[in-house]
Amino acid sequence: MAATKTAGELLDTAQRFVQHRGFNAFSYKDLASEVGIRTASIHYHFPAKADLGKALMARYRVALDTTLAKLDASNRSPKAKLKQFIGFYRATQGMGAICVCGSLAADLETLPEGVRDEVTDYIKGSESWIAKTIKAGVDAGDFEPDLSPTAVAASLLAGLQGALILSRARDGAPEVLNSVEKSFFLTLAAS
Amino acid sequence: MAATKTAGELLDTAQRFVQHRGFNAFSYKDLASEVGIRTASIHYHFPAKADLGKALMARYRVALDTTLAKLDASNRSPKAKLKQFIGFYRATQGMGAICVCGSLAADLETLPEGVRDEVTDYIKGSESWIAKTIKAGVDAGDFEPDLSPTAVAASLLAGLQGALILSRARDGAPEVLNSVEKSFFLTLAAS
DNA sequence: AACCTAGCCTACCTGTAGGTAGGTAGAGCG
DNA sequence: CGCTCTACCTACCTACAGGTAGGCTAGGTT
Repeated sequence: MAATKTAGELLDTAQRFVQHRGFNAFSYKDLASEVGIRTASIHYHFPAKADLGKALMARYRVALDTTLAKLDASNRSPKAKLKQFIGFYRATQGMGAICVCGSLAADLETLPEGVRDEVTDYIKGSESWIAKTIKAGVDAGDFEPDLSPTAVAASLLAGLQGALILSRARDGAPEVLNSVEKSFFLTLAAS
Repeated sequence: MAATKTAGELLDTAQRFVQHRGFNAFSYKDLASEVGIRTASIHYHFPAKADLGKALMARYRVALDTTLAKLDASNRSPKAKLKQFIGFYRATQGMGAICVCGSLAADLETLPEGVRDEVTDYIKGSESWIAKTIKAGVDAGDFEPDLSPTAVAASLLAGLQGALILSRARDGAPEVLNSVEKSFFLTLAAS
């Protein structure tokens, strides 16, 4: 993925910045001083900030696909898979960060063209994986939701993204995320 | 509140910007050209951008309190009140905007000191009103949730904030918010 | 008439944003 | 050995960020 080591470090650092400050609140200068090169050198790897954004989001999306594919490959139950999925968000929260996708979605109107589509794709990808997994649980008789899997999926993702954002503003306590998780599994009914 | 007409217009405009672009993605220049004065004149009303942020958030919080007090004064059922509360978010979504509080919470780490606390207060205020209203519904026998009202409240607020952010990135379709609402009332059980 | 204040202005400052131009040291290859 | 490519550099540019200093004007006060 990351063509070179430096490019990788730049993306790592940029990702951290996005998850903590937002796309518009970090500069090439911030990146440069963190990675240990000059701002001009960043342009060698990412000619414009838009390119950095696109690359970052693309990588993040691939990472999601990989992670979910691995999860699917495991022989866990749908419920266990969903718990693990929520666990990823818990890990993010633990770092006092928010989701890259959530951060960028909040800044959506200010994003360069190409980045927006990546954000949209990421959301759709997440939702459809959740919905698919819920469906599997329904087929297995594990769940009996009163709402369509698609609706429950959308609701979960919104809850997770919102939980990360809100919990950070409330001393970073994990209760919000826990509540979202519990209420999600209750909506699925039948354990 | 707004001492003068211009100050009010500045706050209105700033609020729109925050709800669409985020606190770091609009400048005094943007404000000035929208309101029809010079950037320097804005400093007369709000010496620093931090002051603008504080004033904006303070006003937004007062507006919330007023709105909720009015809602409480009406003789509606807890369920109707909650539906109306969610309706406010739907209205925001209809404008392709996100919640001021959600936007600022996403930019939290970059906010000037005083603004952060206002954001936190806003969240706590919203959550506690929701929880209080749920409790009233429980006492009235309208709801029988399996989770504590506090937990359900946190989950709803997270869902609402997340829904605004995500739905805008998905062509602004209202389904996400609808799903959050439905799943919320299901969690409350017993209609 | 002399003054004060509110509300705006012009003009300017410093710092930083993203980005460009062109150069250079070193690795790898023919 | 000379060439080329990668990955960085210095030096610079324009635009804009938030903010300051000080002046003008209109409407009251006294």
